[in-house]
Amino acid sequence: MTRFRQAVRTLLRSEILDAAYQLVTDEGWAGLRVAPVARIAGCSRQTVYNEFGTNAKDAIGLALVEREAEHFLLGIQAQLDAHRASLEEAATAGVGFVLRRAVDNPLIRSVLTAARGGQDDELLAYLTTRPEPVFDTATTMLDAYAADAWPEVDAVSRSLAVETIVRLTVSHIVQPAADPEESARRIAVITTRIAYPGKA
Amino acid sequence: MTRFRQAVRTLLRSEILDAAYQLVTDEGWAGLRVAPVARIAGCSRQTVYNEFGTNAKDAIGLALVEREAEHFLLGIQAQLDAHRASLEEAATAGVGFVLRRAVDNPLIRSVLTAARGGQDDELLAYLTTRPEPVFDTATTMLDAYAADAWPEVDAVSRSLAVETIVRLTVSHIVQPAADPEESARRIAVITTRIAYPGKA
DNA sequence: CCAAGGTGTCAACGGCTTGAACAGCCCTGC
DNA sequence: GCAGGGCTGTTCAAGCCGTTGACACCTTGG
Repeated sequence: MTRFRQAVRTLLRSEILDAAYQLVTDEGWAGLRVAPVARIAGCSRQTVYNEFGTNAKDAIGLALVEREAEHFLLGIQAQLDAHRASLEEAATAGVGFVLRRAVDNPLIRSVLTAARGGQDDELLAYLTTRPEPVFDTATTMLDAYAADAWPEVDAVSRSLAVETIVRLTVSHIVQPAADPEESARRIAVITTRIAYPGKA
Repeated sequence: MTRFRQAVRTLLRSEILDAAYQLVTDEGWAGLRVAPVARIAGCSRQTVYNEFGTNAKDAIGLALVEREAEHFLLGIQAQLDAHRASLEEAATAGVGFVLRRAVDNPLIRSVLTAARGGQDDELLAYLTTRPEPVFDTATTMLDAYAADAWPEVDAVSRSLAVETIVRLTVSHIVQPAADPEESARRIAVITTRIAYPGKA
């Protein structure tokens, strides 16, 4: 109810996710247990279930991915703000930022390597077969940003461009091409052509 | 009991003290009311009393001063670490750091100006007539540090030097001389002579 | 003199954490 | 094959703690 209570809830979620993040990057998602998460977070096991409900492990995985995505989105916004004048430059900077950070992001590394080795692809699914959480957040933010920064692009073209840049970027995270910078430039060209169809 | 619970208590105290700090620097200690503190801290008035007990206002004032002192002590330690080789240089750096920061520290400024104007010297008393909380913390920390860094100074000389440097520094905070750097050098000389009585 | 506002306290309420216990499941090792 | 152990998901009672509203008391200013 009060702001302090909300702060406590936020703190609790944060502590639990921090603990889960650490355990996932150390030992992989498959080896994650609820009890160690609670121990490292400094609360009881039941508190984790109270906060994340039944199937706490899945909810933690989703929250982990969402938080990481939100983290990326903050960085992307900074990149876009620095290249607001040109859509293509902004796209290059934003995608380049994501691809560069993705290769040394502990969580993504852990998920990718684990999935390549065995069948531990539960978290990877949020980037492949069940990417709605990430896609929705990213497209919503980017669409709002694009509508504000490049109003000359009509709604349909904007929607097409945003969906394309999100899907291509995620694709390159999961299956990286040789050079992140080159990939970013290519994605930016594609996005720009979709946004400005007349500008042959 | 659990680490999370402790974190919640710490957070609560922190929020309350932040709110009080803001109100004191804005409107002075005399105008401080418990209700606004609770409102800004984001909790109920009763919670403030639960946390700080009867005479909550006094307890908050003490906690405010102690936290500020602790903040200074952290900075002092960094200065000492950077000049561990020479007691005089370390003393100059430490005292200089304190005197420089003191003149633009919002809390100290607010307390000093309010006390010079009216009779609102309740907080100032922690630096003048009732300085035990600050003195005790500072002397304890400095004595331990000195025993570790300059073991060649005997216990009696060390105790004398630590007490002197603390008292003189606080005196210069309340009643600043012309130049903080010059004051620091003078205090350092005095302290060094007390610590090494033979080294005429 | 009294109205207003701040203080310190209390009891009831409710949310939330905790610890304990239990059934179901999976895996390991005998 | 099977017994044992570890983990999961769930429930329950107990207790802590913040919140709320009310109250008596004091100080202050019109």
